[in-house]
Amino acid sequence: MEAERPPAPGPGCGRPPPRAAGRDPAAAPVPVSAPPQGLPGGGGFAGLEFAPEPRAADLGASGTWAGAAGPPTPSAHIPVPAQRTPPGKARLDEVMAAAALTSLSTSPLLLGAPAAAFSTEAGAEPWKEVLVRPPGSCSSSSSGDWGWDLASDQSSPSTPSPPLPLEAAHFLFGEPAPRKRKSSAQVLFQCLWKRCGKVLSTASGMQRHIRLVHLGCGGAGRLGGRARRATASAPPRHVPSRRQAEAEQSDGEEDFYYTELDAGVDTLTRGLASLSPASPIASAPPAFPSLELPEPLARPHVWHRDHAYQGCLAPVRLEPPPTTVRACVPALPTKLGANPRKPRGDAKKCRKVYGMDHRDLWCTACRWKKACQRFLD
DNA sequence: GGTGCCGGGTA
DNA sequence: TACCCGGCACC
Repeated sequence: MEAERPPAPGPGCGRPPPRAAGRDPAAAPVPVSAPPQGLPGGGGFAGLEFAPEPRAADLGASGTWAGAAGPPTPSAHIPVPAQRTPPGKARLDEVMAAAALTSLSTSPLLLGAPAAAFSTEAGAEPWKEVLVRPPGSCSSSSSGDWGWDLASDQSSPSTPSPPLPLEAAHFLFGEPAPRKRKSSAQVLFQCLWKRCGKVLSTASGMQRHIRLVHLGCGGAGRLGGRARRATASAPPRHVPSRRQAEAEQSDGEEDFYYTELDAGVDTLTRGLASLSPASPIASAPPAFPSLELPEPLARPHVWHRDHAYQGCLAPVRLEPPPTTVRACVPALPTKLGANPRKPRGDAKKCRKVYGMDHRDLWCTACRWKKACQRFLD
């Protein structure tokens, strides 16, 4: 959480920049490189320090003059002096502005944009690095929401909410956007693990809970995830979860084992993705009859199952009237929600129509023993 | 027992 | 992702 704060003098990973001043000067006589500057804020990351330097070099090269005489003529160079003097605030403002602009123009790539934008700023390097850096390196201080927020955040389609400037700001300041959930309603997180159902008020807490208690691993969440999957019996059955978890290299896997109970609008809008069929969320709505469900939810019968075999989420679970299901134990919601299976349609299916001998005439779905696509019910 | 298709495995 | 199939619920 705090780790990303740029201003603080050894923020990086709490690693103090012991010889911040001494380290480079010796090696790099070129004052321009301004390594010392970046450092104070950047935290003495040996690795990180590479960033600024090459940059300076680059600049110099391109500028033709700067590079030539490494000596004290950096003044002409805009970026260099800038970071030199105002280590923090002023710089930030600039960065902010720039980033804001870029993010506006390229909103979809929230993460990419700012990163790119900063790349030109030698001074901003340190903390930028920190941001991007995977949890591993700095996880020490992190609680449950370390790096994932950035990396996974942008990768996860879960939040329909567009890249808000606000979020951008978070990002720029190095604050891990608070799980991109600024819902007005009270949010609770319920563990979906079999027979657990524990409810916590914070996502990070829940993640930790899952990691520690269910995935059975302190730091190596991934490992635990895999192992657990192997045991097949333990995890609740959410198709999406499994799939996605796999896709995401199990990073943030815990996400798939808990659900949010805020019953607020954004829970719904959060996208079907997060609406794992098993998720009791589906049953929550009764409390809010007036809720305007997003298209897909509102439509009672447009079943996605037709595409199920194609990898669509096919939250068949949506079909049953939401009112009946109780959000009790997340363990076996599949069973709870009305019939797990939909009634068989009357329509003749490929199999029947064409017969086994003409299997080649069947629709692919039928061939694959999936829900018939050709003769919909 | 035939059928439809879910869930999961394999390439 | 495409394809296949075990197995189960429905008829």
